[in-house]
Amino acid sequence: MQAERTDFFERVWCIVAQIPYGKVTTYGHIAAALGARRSARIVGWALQAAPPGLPCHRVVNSNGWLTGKNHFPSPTFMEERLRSEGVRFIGPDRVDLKLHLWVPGSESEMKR
DNA sequence: CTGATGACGTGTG
DNA sequence: ACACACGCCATCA
Repeated sequence: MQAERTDFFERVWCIVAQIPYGKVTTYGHIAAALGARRSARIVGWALQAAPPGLPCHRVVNSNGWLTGKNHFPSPTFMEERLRSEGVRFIGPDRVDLKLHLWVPGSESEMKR
């Protein structure tokens, strides 16, 4: 069944859905949380197929740049949304990761 | 099945 | 430190 693809995507959605308010995370950290640090790009695919309601605007690249804003209904929606959450911007499309970087697994106990 | 693409990351020159 | 290139995994044509 084609639901198989949702399996991997669902992992990403689950992580993104766990991002707390006013926080952001990076593709690499999500991929690392999934155990596929090299699949950071696949994380972006999951967001592309991500259903509405998912805070995908809280996901940025390691540089803190809103690389995916181009894929939003409005290129400014992402920036406005993050600012609305109190996220500090250090550039036109760059968020302060050191102030809002959230790591997946912090909330989840995970194995180990 | 093969080729090309992609909302990234890391390494090397 | 900066610029360029490759790799990685999954999806689409």
